[in-house]
Amino acid sequence: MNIQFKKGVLEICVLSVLAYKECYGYELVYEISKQIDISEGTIYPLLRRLKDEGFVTTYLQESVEGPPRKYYRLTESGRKEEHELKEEWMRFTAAVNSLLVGKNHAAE
Amino acid sequence: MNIQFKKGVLEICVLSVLAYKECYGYELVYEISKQIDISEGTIYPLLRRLKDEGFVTTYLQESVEGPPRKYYRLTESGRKEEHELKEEWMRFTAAVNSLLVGKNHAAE
DNA sequence: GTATGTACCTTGTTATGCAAGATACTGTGT
DNA sequence: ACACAGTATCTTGCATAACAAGGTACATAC
Repeated sequence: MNIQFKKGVLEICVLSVLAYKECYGYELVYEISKQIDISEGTIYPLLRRLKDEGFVTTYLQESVEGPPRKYYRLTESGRKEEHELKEEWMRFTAAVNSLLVGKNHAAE
Repeated sequence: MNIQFKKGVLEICVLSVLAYKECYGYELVYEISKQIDISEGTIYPLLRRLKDEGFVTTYLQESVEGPPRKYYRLTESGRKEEHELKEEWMRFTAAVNSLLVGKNHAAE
């Protein structure tokens, strides 16, 4: 899988999954991995960034299966960001696709 | 426009435009800019990379409007790359979109 | 001769993802 | 008691690609 494609996109994926349900980091890796390869070395720094920017809050919860889990919950600002990023993603892919099919050329 | 989204994608855009017609660098900026913001500082290093990797060949042609133009032509390998990258892009966006609409969740 | 448009290129900065590793808790097998 | 696998967190150093800002040079118009 092309690593470059993921740049900036994993952030929307995380926000989008969190918009559906609160998750802990390890769980997010599992959820997103169903569709896109993602590693832990990516998700944890990304989650820290989202917290620093105020898009998520966290809380700890004990687990019977291992160490405590750090859950992530979207803030209002996070929901807004999720919505805006998604719209931007849609606009962007539409623009790219129109280039890829050569729509902008006259005799095509 | 989110710069990160473009990572790796501009390469397909360039290959895709070149698959339709041979262009010089400045012209590629103009063509792609119809859909996506792109600057010259991006296109020239990208074109050099494509040449180094054997995806394009170049030839000079004089212009009456300014300095000589360096045209880029896809090689066979370049056509193959264009096709494969495009397929990968389609698979990737489909995967992302399925995450964004929450298709992978049961009760949704 | 100065400005504008065309056309090429390079350097340094920035952002993000990843591999590889470290840490630590729980349960299972020997 | 000990090792191992699974769960769960985090950090460090590297690679990549886009961009801003600049430089060079040709042609034309004023």
